[in-house]
Order: sequence, then structure tokens, then C-alpha cells
Amino acid sequence: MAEYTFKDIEKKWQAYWEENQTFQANVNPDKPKFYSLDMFPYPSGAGLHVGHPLGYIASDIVSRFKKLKGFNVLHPMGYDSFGLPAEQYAIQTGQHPAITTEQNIARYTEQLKNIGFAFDWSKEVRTSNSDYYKWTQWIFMQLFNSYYDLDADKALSIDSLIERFEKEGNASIKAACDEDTEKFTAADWNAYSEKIKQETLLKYRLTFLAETTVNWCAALGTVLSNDEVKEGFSERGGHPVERKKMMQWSMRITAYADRLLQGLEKLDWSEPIKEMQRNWIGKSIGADVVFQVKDSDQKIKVFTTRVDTIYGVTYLALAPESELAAALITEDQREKAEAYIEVAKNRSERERMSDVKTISGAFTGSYAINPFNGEEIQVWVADYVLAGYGTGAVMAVPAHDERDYNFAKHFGLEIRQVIEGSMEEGSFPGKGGLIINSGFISNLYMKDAMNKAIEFLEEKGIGKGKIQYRMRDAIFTRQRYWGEPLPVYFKEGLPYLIEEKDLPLVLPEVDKYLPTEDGEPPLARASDWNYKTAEGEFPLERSTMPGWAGSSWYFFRYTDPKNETELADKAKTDYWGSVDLYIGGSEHATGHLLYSRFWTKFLYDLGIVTVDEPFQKMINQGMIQGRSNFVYRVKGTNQFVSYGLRDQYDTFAMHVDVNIVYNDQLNLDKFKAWRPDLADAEFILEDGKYICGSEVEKMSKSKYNVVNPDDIIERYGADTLRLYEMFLGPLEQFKPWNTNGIDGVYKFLRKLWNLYHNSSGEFQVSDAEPSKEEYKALHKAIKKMEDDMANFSFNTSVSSFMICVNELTALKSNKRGILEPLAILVSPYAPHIAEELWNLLGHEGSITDATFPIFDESHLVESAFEYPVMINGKMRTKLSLDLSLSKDQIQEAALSDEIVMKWLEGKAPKKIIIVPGKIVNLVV
RNA sequence: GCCGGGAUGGUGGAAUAGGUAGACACGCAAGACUUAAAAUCUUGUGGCCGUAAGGCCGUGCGGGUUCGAUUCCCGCUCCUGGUACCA
Repeated sequence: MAEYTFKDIEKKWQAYWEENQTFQANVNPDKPKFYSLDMFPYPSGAGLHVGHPLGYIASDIVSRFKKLKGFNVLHPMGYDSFGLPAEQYAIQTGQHPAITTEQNIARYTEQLKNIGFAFDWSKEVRTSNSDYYKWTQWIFMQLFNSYYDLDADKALSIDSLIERFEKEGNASIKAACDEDTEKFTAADWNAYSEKIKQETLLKYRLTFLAETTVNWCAALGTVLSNDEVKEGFSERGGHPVERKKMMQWSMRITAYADRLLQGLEKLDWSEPIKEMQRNWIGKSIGADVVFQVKDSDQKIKVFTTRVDTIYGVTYLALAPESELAAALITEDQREKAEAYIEVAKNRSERERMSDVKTISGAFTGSYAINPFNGEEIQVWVADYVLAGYGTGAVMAVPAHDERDYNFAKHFGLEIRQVIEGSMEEGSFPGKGGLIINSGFISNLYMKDAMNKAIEFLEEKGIGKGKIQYRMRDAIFTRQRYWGEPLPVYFKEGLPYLIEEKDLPLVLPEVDKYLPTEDGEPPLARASDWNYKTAEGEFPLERSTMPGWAGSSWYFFRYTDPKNETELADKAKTDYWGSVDLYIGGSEHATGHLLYSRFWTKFLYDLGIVTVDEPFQKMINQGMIQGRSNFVYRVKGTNQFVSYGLRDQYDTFAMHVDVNIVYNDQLNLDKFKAWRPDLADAEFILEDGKYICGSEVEKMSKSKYNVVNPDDIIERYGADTLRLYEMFLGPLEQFKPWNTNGIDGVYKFLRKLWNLYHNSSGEFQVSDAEPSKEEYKALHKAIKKMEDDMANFSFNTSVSSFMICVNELTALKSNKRGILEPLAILVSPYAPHIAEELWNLLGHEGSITDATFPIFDESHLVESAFEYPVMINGKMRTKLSLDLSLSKDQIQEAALSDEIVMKWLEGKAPKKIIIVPGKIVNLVV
């Protein structure tokens, strides 16, 4: 075998790995563990494009590196296989989504295997398999059977809550529950009917059924979560989304809000991602204040973060959706106010969001009383107040809040300053200013004033300090077919769990995947979607779980994917612990990553797992964008003019398949063969070539800029693809895919191969002792690779390999003492060629069982250094000097240098800076 | 609006406890090999002036600190991600 025949080599070793289960990871307490995880993909019909494997390659390199360093590495892969596209396809074609999904997974797996990943395929999970979603349903049941105890600050069983209700009622229980939960005694509880008991418990359960305002997407026929909605449109498909009240299952994630916030501190994640989660959770510390309505027993509760400005309140404002608002309208304002509410309510969420400049509102006619100073203030309805946040009512302080200020200006309401400062430029928050004109909180600063005001509220029983979160409870149902059924049936309108022995509750067959004619979810089409109990048959829940259910705990299942009796063996989840390196896109910052942390904390509370954070370290790879190529057609002809000459003709740009363009030069024959109508195309060339234009766009079929990894592998091999994806630039950066530079890494692999072969292509290494230069070239690369691995700078490691191979080639090195460690060094990046070379070097078995070479500093020690000599900060010459020289000796050498003397023009330098081993700088 | 990230040759990018800007690679140019092309190899390649030696300019823009700034500070411009009447 003379040439570097990557096709044979890669096939051979991929088969070897599979046959020998090289990457199977089993619990081994004698070795340190390393859990390396990729965000698992949704297997779409389009297959993988070159952007998908970027993160997988990075984690694969780290995994292989850790293995060489003696770690027991778990590096699994699986599929997030429930989801909308397969279902949409099913609706169009009638093909069962399970079949489509199966086909897509087969294609993905084949593509992934071609890249030579060190995945432990024996650990594969698929969220749509019933042996997997059995446990997703099981977790749902645990959530249903749990409540969040605020004193214990953890989830506890609902049975223990019932016991406490029986003994003490709910007054003394601090637990996360619905806002409208009423107080009851033990006697009340014991007298309750079964129905009332169940309804009450639903207000406490961590997953519960409640009437909620949801994001309803009519086009998709389903509810969407907040993170699935982008600017009023569905993330998938871009259909309009409206707000609607519906009976829905929710997850009480808000109970975990504070722990989700605190937990971020100890995670090794990038600051932007942590910040996004903090913003999403949106903790605000403030107070509830109750305002009495004048001449009425109605009360208005507002939430504010600035009680210190309470003396500056000049009106209250309610959300148009508020029922209270309608109730407070007086006869003389009725016509105007009701008309306003009607208009405001009918404005879509999107309209309200995009149009924040128009100020609108209406006076209700009612007055409220400021409990601090007894003043009567007007109560308004305004659409800048959101029903979904806080209490849906605000106390307006125009002097110190911009929105209140604009509103007050517009309607001519009073603006009263209560913090020292200038009002010349409108309102100001004045967080550091002295409180004035504010009764007993005057002459205080914000914090003290707030504390004193809250003290007053709590004493009078008209308010209390409160922490408000922006995050809402997560809606957990979708009116779709292709998802996990909820293990719930209904008896007398109340939800009950099915028995654990009946798990998994398998998705039923239906005739069509569409909602029913009367708007019921697709599962309503199933003929026997009922649950049989001793008491009779009851209807099962017809909604399914959202996409994020299965992906919120898959990292635990990987440790023990075939377990039929438990979610995973505790000994296994204990051993593998939390994920040591998680790589994936930052687009999941507020969805998947938050839900996974929530479920992990819940499972931790129940003692099912021992870690309370799933992902210790995370790296977010940047998206690979497409780079489109264009040809320029002369209008009305079949003539195409090269990029540089296009201005001389009347042309229009046309996307051309990037796979028939090399280094922006069009392959004319392939172009003619591309489409029948181009067969007789004519070209106007420049310098004998057709040069294409280019532009960075999203990678998509319609732009003909999708590059398939299979094609790259066919042409250059998997090792080249792996190296090139890493060489492209920093992992976290967004960058367009451009195949232009790929020849460079391909050449590198050939040069690497040639080091182990003589000029007639025969394998030949020498057992002679390597020279100092050879050791130096190798150890520079070892050091660089280890340093880069710590910083995830994969691109610079590839450079250092190139430098190393270039140097060794120049030295004509073929020493075993250099080439053996070199093969190990590059093996995480280019595993196939490394295995082959290792084998040629006479080793049995896989290079992945080798030990990473030990870096020896002594090979890099230099005795001399080439000092840059700067005059006034500009580099003028270089002096090669012994590193043992003292500062004085360096100075002497520098001053006696000819070029330096020329620049000094006989004058003595004003200042001399000498940093040994670094630089000499003379100031004239 | 608010909170992040970024801007370096023709291109991807390298270099930050402040110390030779442009590593490595692509592309381009010239040459070698070849009937020719591809492939491969060699040399050159930030811009301007100069035959050269050499000089001047140069890391988005404008200032500042420093012997010395791509790196630190102040003020902008543009691109990009997130988020938004959140009280």
C-alpha cells in the first residue's frame, strides 16, 4: 500500500471499531470518568449537512483525547425523534410518522458512522421508542405525585402533603401553589368531597391541569411554549400565534425558579448563556401593595419593584383583560372605557408588541386610595399593562418611570417628583437619590425606604414584600399526534394517573393525523383510547407531551438505556454523574437547557439521581452558514457571463449549486449537466475561466448551498472533513461553510502519511535516536495540543500539527521515537489514518488504547534568543543573544550593534528597557 | 430601548498577565516536472515609494494611558445573537 488510500483505510477502521466495540463504555470505578455529550439531533428528512457534525467532531476529539489520557469515556449518541416535521409529513402523505422517523434515523446513523465518531452506539436512545418514553411518562407521574415544599426547599410526595392537610389544614404549609388557593383547616379538608380534594391537590401538584393563557397556533393546531414562539410567530413554520385561554397541563417550573437561578453560579457555562437564563427567569424583588377602591369593597393589588416611590403614585393602571377593570367602570365612563377595552383586547399580541409608541388608555371613572397618604387617585385601563405579569395592575409613578411618564403626559395626569434630581429631561429612575416629599420615608435612600414601606404594609396587612419571576409555568401539552401520550385518564372530569404497571402507555393508531372535525386533538380519532379500571372504562388524555419532554432527561438514560425496571440503574447514574462536556447550539439557552435543569433538580429531590445539575461544562458551537454561489445570466439568453465582466451586460444573478463550483470557479461541464435547460448554455469567460459570485446565507436547499458531508468524505475522506471543520475557525464562532481551503488539510494528511513512507512509497521507519530538532518539533506540538484542548481552540491545534509535519518533513525525519507519539497526537483529530499508521508501526489493537505522549519541557529549552531591538517602540533590528546574559550585557550588545548605532546617531538613549527573553527597547 | 458577542491582508484565521502584527492554510503570481492538463514540488505574496538597501503607512473610526497598544481606558460607527411596554 503505497499511497494514502483514505477510502480503504477509513472503511477498514470503522468496521474494526464496530466489530470490537472499541468505544463501549462501562462502569469502571478504577478509572476516572469523563462524560462527553452532544445535543442529540432531531432526525430530519434532509439528512445531515456539513454544519451538523461540527460540534460532534469537537466533542469526539475531546473524548478521544480523554481516553488517551486514561479516562473512562462515555460518548453516546441518540435521537430526539418525536417532533413536528415527521407529523406534518404524515398529514400530507398519510405515512405513519414512525416510518418516516425510522428512515431518517437510518440515514443519520449511516452519515454519522461515515465520519468515524467514537460513539458508543450500544447506548443509543430514541425518544419516540416506547421503552424510552415509558420513563418519560414515569417522570410525569412522579411530578404529578409531588408538590414543592418551600420550607424544605425541595419536592416532596403529595401523600405527605395530604397527611399534613388531614392534621393541620393548609394555613401553615408553605408550598408552591396556584395563586387562588384558599385557606382551609384540617376539619375543612376532612369534610371535603373527593372531587374538592382532588381539585385542591391539583393546585399543588408539580404538574397540573389548569385554565391558562396559552400561545395558540391555529395553523399547527396546537399550543406552543413561550420559547417556541418568536416575535408572535411559531418558531417552526412561521405561522401566526395568538393568546387564548385553554385547559392545559403545566409544569410548575416556577417552584424551581430560585434554584435554577442559584445553580447557574457553579456551572462552567459561557456568561452570555447564563445571562440569557437569568433574564428568562427574570427575578424581581419588590412588593405587593393593595389599594382600596373608593366607595366600594373592591381592592386592587399591584406589584411594584419601587415601593420607595409610593408617594409619587398619581394613578393606577389595569390591563384591559382584567376582570376588575370591567367591574370598576362607572356609568359616566362606560361608553368610552368599554369601547377602549374592546379595541385593546382585539389587538393581537403581535400588534401590541410591535407598536409600543402609541399611547392609549381610558379612565374607568373609579378612584383608589393610596394607603400611605390617603389620597384619591384615578384608576385607568391601559394596554401597556400586561395581564400576564405580576398582578395585571400597576401603580404609576410618572416622575420615575418612563412609561408612566409618557402616559401621564399624554393624558394630562399629575407628575409628582419624590426623589431628588432634575426633571428637565423627563422621568428618571433615581435609584441612588434621596427620597423627598414622602411622609415617613422621606430623607431615606432607596433600600431603607423600601424596607420601611414594606414594614408598614405588612403591619397594616395591606401588602408584603414579594419576589416576582418573569418565567411562567411551562405548558406541557400539545394537541398533536407524534408525541408521548400522557399517562392520565379522566373520571368525573378530574385527572387520575394510570397505574405504573400499565406503562408505557403506547401511542394508539389513528386513521388520520389531523385534529378531529370538532377540534379535538388527533388522539381523539383512536377507537379505543380509554383506560380500563375496576370501576369501569374512562377516557384517556388526548393531548401529547411537548418536544422538550423526552430531551429533558435523555442524558441519564444513556448510562443505562436498556433498563426495563428503572429509568436507569442508580449505580450507573452515580458513576457517570453530570455531563463533563456538553456541546450544542446556543439556540437552546432558554428551552431545553432550562427544562433539563428543572427535571434534573426534581429527580435529585426524589433521590433518583445524585446530581442536581445535568451539564457541568458547556460549549456552544457557532452555526455554520451557507455560502451561496451565483452565475450571471444575460437577460433573455442562455448566455452566462463571468463575475468580473457581469457589469458590461444586462444580467440577473442565479443561484448555482455550490457543489459544481471549486474555489469560485464554475465547472462548465457539470453546469451544463446540472439541469436540462442549461445543456446548451454559453459562457463569457474571463482569463479562460468562469468565476462565480458569492454570498453568505442560511444553508438551505432552495439556495443550492447545502454541502453534504458524504460528498466531502467521498472526495477527501472523513479525516480531512474532521480536520477541516476544526481548521475553519474558533468553534464558538458563526462562520460560513466554504470548501475552498480544504485542499490544505488534505495535503497535510498526505504529508503526514509520507513521513512514515520512503520515496518509493514503502513503509519505513528507523529505530535510531531522534535528533534534538526532531524532539523539539514534536514536543512543541504536544504542548500546543494540550493547551488548546483546555481552551477548546481546535483550529490552532490543527495549525500546530501542520507546523510539526512541515518541520519533520524538512528534517527528513522517519524515527520511530518521533512518529509513534505523533500518530497518537493526531489520532483524536484524524483517527482513521492514525489507526492505520499505528498498525503499520507494528502495534496490535487500536491506537485509542495507547497513552498520550508525555510532554517534556527540556526539549524546548533554548540557549539563545533572537531579541527584537526597538528604537522608540519600532522594531529596527534583531540580535541573537545568549539567554544567560545579564541585562547589562544585553544592553552592551545592543548599543554596540551597527544598526542601533545608526539610529542613535551618536546620542545616548534617554531610556533603555530590557525584558530578558522578550525585548530590547531604546528611547532616543 | 436594554443585555451579550464581534470588526485584523484578496479569503478563513493567528497573536491579548501590554512586548517582533499577519502563524497556519486558501487564493494569486512566477518557476520546475509534463506533448498538454490535473496532481506534485520550489519561490514570492499587507499597502505605498524604491532597481536595491531601505523607508513610510497599517489590526472598524476618533481620542487617551504607556518606553511600547490588535490587547488597557473614554467616546463613536457598523455587523451579529438574545430580549422587550416585566411595573
